[in-house]
Amino acid sequence: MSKVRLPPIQTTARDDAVLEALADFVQQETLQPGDKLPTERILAERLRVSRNTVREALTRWEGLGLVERLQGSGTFLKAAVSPHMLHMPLTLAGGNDFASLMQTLEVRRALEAEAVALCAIRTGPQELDLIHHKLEIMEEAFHSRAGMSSEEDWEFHQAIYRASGNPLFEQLIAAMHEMFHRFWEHPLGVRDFGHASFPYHRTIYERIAARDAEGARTEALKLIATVEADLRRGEAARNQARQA
Amino acid sequence: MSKVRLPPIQTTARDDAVLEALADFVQQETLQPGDKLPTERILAERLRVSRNTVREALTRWEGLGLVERLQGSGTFLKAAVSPHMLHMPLTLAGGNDFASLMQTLEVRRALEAEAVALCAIRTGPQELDLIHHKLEIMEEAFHSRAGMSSEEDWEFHQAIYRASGNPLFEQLIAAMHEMFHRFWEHPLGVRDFGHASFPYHRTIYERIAARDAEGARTEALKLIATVEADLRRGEAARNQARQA
DNA sequence: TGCATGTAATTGGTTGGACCATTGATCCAA
DNA sequence: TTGGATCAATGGTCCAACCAATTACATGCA
Repeated sequence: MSKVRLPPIQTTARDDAVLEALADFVQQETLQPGDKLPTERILAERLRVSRNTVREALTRWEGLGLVERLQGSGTFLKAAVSPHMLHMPLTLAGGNDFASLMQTLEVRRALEAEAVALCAIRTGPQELDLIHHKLEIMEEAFHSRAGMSSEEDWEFHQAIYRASGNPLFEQLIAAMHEMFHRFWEHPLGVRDFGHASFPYHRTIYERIAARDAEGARTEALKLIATVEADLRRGEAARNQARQA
Repeated sequence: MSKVRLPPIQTTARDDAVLEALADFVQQETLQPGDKLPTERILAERLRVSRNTVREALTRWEGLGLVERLQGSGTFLKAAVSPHMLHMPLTLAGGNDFASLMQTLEVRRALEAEAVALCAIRTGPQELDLIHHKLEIMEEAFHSRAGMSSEEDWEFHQAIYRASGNPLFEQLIAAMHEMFHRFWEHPLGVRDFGHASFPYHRTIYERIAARDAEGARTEALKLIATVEADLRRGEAARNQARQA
């Protein structure tokens, strides 16, 4: 038995081929996120494959978040796609308990501190303006609605991640955020959550604007610390209620 | 126009429902990675859906790396699946190998530093022994094979992540590691890669053993810095070669 | 008996065609 | 102009058959 690995023959890989062809097509047409791509029926005809095969390929892209399918309207590009893209599926065991949230928060602390520091180093003037804009929106929402500004809060942070120059940070923290919120939608006790973190948004922005990476990192750590304290406070209250 | 967000009605979500049912099934049967799951035809019959729908659902799981399909033999579980799991595909814009690697490295710097610090705080004596053991294996491999100790190196780091008390770190960095290696299999020029990082493994261990979280973090940052330098060196050499 | 070979059953992969559900555009009437 | 009805386009589902790879089994030869 020789150990030569003869032609790793490509017997069947129809949908892989379809995806490859589609990636090429997207690049040739220079399609941007949000653009609509051809109908499944048209793709099937053009590529000389069954519509079902096209659907399996698109399903894979949909699962990877590269594409969004809207019944009745069409299929739309959701993220930039290049032929040589790397996909790294990440599965996080999401528990709905205190421990899981603390774990996600630990990861977020690591990522947020680094992202903020990188942002302070790399961000350009227009990105800085955007961050400032998001900050003011958030502060206004905070004052007018007395503390409930989670959506605006999130957009502020996202603007920072985007300005960090590394898209991985945004993707990763978005995952953390989603897991966090799946828990948070059912308000489990902590009132005024995020209230304590409010002032640090502005200090973070100021350190970034001053190009002070380490200062920004320090402020980000303070912010995470307040969230962590909120979380512990909620857990303690829940334990106490359980004993009563 | 009121801004109430009415129920995001769930009109059709057949394949989502299929995946949910499948996740439940996997958990009830306590299927482990490697186990075979029911035939597509059987699933279709049991769930009262078309085989086609089952396939679309499985295709999504396959894309996320949760499942492996082998024509002729069956579909096999590839990773642990629990109903409330978060599957997050990360997409890294390929094309420029160097830039992608640097991005993963930035994330790794953030995570590694935090994991090492947490490890210094939380690790128990037996976990510490394991880390020490892995360290010695790595050092011996390094000396006997003159620098090629990537596998043992990785196991050393893994032992640290496990001792950090937060499984998220291991999962995240494992994903980074895999992506890193996908590039590295094609040796792109840098000889003695990882050579410079060698001494810091022991210093990291020493700081952990001394329960010195900040010291451990500092040493971890030094280690990542050497890897980064190696990377830059390789890139510079490649650019120079291109110009010649 | 033991092993090889061929045959059948199993299982994922593909096809073509039909119909349903949602969306958006178009047209018509009040 | 506006409101509603109609219709075409498009993704979602279903069915039934067949292809391709794998596995299990039977058959037969040494």
